[in-house]
Amino acid sequence: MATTIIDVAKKCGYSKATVARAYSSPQSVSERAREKIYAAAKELHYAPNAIARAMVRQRTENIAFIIHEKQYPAILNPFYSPILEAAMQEATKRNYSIFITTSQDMRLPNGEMYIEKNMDGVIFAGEVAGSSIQEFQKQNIPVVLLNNCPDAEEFLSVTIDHFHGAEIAVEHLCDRGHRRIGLLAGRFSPHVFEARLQGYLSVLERHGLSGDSRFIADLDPTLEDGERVMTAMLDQPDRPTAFFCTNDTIAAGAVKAVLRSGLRVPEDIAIVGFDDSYISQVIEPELTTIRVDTQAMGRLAAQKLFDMIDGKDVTEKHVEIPTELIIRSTT
Amino acid sequence: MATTIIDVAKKCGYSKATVARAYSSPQSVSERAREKIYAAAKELHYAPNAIARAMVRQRTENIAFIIHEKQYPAILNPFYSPILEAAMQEATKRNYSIFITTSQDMRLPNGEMYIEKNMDGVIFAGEVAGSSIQEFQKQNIPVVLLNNCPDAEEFLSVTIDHFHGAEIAVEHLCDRGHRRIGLLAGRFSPHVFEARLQGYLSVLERHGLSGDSRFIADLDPTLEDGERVMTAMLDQPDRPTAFFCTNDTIAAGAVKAVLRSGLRVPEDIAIVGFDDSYISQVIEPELTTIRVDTQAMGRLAAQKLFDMIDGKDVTEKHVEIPTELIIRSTT
DNA sequence: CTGAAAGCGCTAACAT
DNA sequence: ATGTTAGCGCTTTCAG
Repeated sequence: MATTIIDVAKKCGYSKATVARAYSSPQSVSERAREKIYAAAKELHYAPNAIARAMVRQRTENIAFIIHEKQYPAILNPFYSPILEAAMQEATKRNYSIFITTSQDMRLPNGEMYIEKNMDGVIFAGEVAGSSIQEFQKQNIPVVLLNNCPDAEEFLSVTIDHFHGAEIAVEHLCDRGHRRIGLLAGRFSPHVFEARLQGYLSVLERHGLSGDSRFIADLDPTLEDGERVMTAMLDQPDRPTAFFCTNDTIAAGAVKAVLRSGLRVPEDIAIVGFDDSYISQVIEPELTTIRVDTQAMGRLAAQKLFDMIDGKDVTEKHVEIPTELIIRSTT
Repeated sequence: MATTIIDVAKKCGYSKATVARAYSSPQSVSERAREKIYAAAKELHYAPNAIARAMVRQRTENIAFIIHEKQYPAILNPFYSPILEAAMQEATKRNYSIFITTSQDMRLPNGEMYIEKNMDGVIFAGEVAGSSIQEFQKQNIPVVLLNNCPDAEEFLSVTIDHFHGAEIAVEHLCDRGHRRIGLLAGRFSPHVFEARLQGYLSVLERHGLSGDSRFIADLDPTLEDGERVMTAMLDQPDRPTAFFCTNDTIAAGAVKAVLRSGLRVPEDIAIVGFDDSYISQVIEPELTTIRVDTQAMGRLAAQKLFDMIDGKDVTEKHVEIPTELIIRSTT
């Protein structure tokens, strides 16, 4: 049906081996031959068949980026989007393609779709079931964990300094003179949740402030929940003058709630977010937040994965991405 | 290296043909055989090799979703994200995987990566060079165009009723009593740009209003440009009382500009967006906008593509997605 | 229901 | 520099 290397070989008079070489290692073929071959190929609309190549090379030059279903919809997620984007760029550089899926997609009735598809490697973003990782290990497929802290040391991982990020956020609020500081903590994975909470508490303690449990809430990391919870907080007579929200989406919801109730940000209520996602600049006033270098996260995760695929031994198994305070207008 | 069908065959005592059948058509194998085979497979961590399968079936069960580079960063784009998400879901249902790329990625130095990778089909989102489409046609790879109006009738396409969407947006502003209505028109593809502009103009004309060219601007469809242009508009003494922005991102920028200048939305300046993207609910006040059923767009594009891949003849070649006014708080 | 055998299109030795 | 050949792992007739 489609034209193959044999058609081209016949047409140009060279053997199929030479035609193959003209594509995979052009310099090992005489210029004359190359020209003839490319001409014939063009005429026949020939394009090398990646499947056949993958078959013999035992490499697809495809990797998978798997986002935990909780983060659904995967692609819309303002935190993971830029990470994915960076990983894509890195992949493109290497002539690799990226499959994107949620961990839910993987559990198809008839089994391990992504294993069947013979990925050369996999990036897991967010939480993953240990069993999923093992599936890949069993097939000797390299895995990199992104924003996920496995118990085992064996996996490569790229993580964030959640604790310190939370610290500088709350520290900043203290610097601004706030003494009553609330927390809107998104229910991320236990590890992330806990690290950000501890960062918050440690700063309060350092400043001799007490965390009032009435002003510490855990919630879904959504706009709606941020708004809902903040609205409730606002009703309390002795409410805090500032809130640390553990991501920008929650913070945006919180800002909405404050503005709607007729109060001002930051004059009446100051707010700090986390992630420095796109959202932080969409809203007015713009959000003070904790920047995470998501670009670097995506890039590093991809680079580590490619290093493993290439059989290099990766020295630095665990990278922790630093965080940085970005002061805008909500504090 | 990896375990193959032969290893399993040896272990369970059946031939490799039977093992293959146990996976591709389980009902044609005795239950007894199936059990033995699956047990052996499990023990050996066997997973069918998709490459080998694709090789003989001449199908990869992969499709590509290609976004025009102008929309970069592809995945972050609040308009295309939900479309992609819907297409992904549809693909997952069919056991297909989706590759995501920008049209820029395709132009690799050494050529047509996505053709080499043997996609079963391709969805082009946004503008595409006609030549890119032809490349795929030559390889007999089905193509669906999304939000793109090709001159040729031959391609399947899923588009939006831009004209009518613009009409109902501006009509709504007229209903609210506005007589001076400005336009912030994003530089999308010429077709989209023109259709939304004409929709705007037609309503003005119908109401006996004149479009003042000073208040009709074309700009990059970004937050920054929306803010910048609106700020300039606000300086004019006889400025409009309402603006139609041709997407939500521009509208969000415009809202920021208005609020920053100390004016109120919608009391001083009313604003309507377009797309009903995520952004419209992030900002306060929430954005009145034109909803496009992006869910349907993604789903239909994928379905049409699969119909072509399956060799069905697609009756309805061109689908136009309707638009709907969503009234929130900026008007 | 099961087995034998012929490829799918390409690459990678090994020859020439 | 070019040709020959033996597979890569699986599906799919065709027999039995």
